[in-house]
Amino acid sequence: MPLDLLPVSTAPAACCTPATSPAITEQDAVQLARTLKALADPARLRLLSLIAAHDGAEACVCDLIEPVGLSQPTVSHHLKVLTDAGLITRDKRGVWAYFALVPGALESVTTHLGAHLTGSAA
Amino acid sequence: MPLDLLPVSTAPAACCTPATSPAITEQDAVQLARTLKALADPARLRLLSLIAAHDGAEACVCDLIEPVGLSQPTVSHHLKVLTDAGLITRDKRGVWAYFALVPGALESVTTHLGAHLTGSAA
DNA sequence: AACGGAGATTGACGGCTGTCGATATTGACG
DNA sequence: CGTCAATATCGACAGCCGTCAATCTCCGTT
Repeated sequence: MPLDLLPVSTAPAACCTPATSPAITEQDAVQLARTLKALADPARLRLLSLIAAHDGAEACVCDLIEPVGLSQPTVSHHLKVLTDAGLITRDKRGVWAYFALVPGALESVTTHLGAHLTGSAA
Repeated sequence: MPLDLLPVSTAPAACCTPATSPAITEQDAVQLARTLKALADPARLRLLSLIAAHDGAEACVCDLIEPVGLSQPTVSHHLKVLTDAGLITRDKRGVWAYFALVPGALESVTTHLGAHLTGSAA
């Protein structure tokens, strides 16, 4: 078959150009998604915001239950999710449990987001 | 009861101090969580990253199916979620559908995150 | 007009998630 | 040591989510 009779010219210009720069790895995507899942809930965002709004970025559970308007077990559950995600820390002093923001945790998330998801290739 | 005999010293110092600065509103939390939910999935993060890795931050669906390793309907579903969240746009040219990053959409997310969730109060 | 391919939609299903009430645990106090 | 208050844990339930196979729609080609 002659080369100049290949059906290349009739094909409407291949759409598939693999990529110009490497994408995020499967592993990194899973890890980043894990943290984002912890953030992707209105109640948890409010909890984080409430903690951040307190002196020293630290708050006791009893400060949080009433503003978010959820039951105590539910608030405790959300705080555990945030703690497991490494976004806040738990410090039990006597009867009360104090939760504080982990410095830089949120910046780390936004940094990773920007590192992989900006349209750097013009 | 004399003031100096108040049970202040024995009580472990009230834990409940409401807040020093306002927290995120319920409405803003719901909206931000909506966008974060769209981001909080490994497959969607990879799709966004793949689109960003292409020339012009634009990619055809056929460029995306094989790298993410999911079925075509599933990829189509994820792209719809990202589109509905305002993170990418769809542009059908002929038979192919091209998806492109919405400029500034991701920055908006990180900005809102930082605005409400940084421990500004020392 | 019929064919073929790209991609969207539908329907179904298993698993995860947010929520609560009830209960267990833990530390302070009398 | 018994009681009380603050949190955590458990069990259950409804609803959402990610995934796929099957099907539909639309457009370009023959």
